[in-house]
Amino acid sequence: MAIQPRNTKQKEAIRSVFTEAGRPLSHDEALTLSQEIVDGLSIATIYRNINVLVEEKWLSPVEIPGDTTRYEIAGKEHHHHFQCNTCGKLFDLQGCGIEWKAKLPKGFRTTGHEFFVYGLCSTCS
Amino acid sequence: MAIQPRNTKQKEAIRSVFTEAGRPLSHDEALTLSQEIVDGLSIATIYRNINVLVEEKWLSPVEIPGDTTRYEIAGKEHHHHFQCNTCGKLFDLQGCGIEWKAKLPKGFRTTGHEFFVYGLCSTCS
DNA sequence: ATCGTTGCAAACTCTTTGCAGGATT
DNA sequence: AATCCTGCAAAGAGTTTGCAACGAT
Repeated sequence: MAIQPRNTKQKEAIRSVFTEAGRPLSHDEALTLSQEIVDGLSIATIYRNINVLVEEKWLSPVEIPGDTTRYEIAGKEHHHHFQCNTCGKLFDLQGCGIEWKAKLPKGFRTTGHEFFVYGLCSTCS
Repeated sequence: MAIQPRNTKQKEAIRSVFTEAGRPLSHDEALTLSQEIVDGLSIATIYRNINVLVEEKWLSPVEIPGDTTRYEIAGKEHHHHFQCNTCGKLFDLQGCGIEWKAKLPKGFRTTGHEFFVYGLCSTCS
């Protein structure tokens, strides 16, 4: 028989911080925000719940260069991200908005692309 | 007094694998290739020498999403990279070749961008 | 009462560092 | 001979896992 998930305050807190953040969060960001709701919530619980939420396709991992993976609510349409050089926070960019014409080496085939913009967010400007 | 660097066969082997690879290498790739030249060369020596070569600006780190940092010989002009979905190897793309027009949120400033193409290399096609 | 979930601590992986022996100058 | 560098093993950081206690059903 399939497991019967239970609603714990920790789980609920974790889902709510992603819903309210409006941007992708790291494990540490999710921990800090969740602990404001449930005191003593542990980092292991963050890792476990994020992994479950990714398997359930409620969250999607956002892998970025040179920094830990962020997670965002799944199901958004194709888009890219902006990272602030100062605070490190990740933000969504609207739409894809990219055209590229790089020459591939012979015999290479393309399946997708990723794009990141760097700069200063409005708070750090 | 500044330290007087010495030429060891390990250092020479590490520099040669980057010179001959023609693409950015991970620590593990550099280890495997270097051990074909100097038997028993240790992973600590790889880490130490890569760090030194980066400080000397002979190598540049190439940070990529969701995978360990690669290193390439420094001084190339602005370019981006292709990663093979199957073997994970990273390859250079010629020129930048990107135009983008994503809308930034209000008050955000841009300082740079990164771009990655994914697909299959000629060996894995 | 059952059994899914949590917090803690131990285990793992990746990277860095201390140290004694070995190699280069 | 002096001292830089290497290999080994231990130490750190980030992530996962085992386990006993807790808590939702």
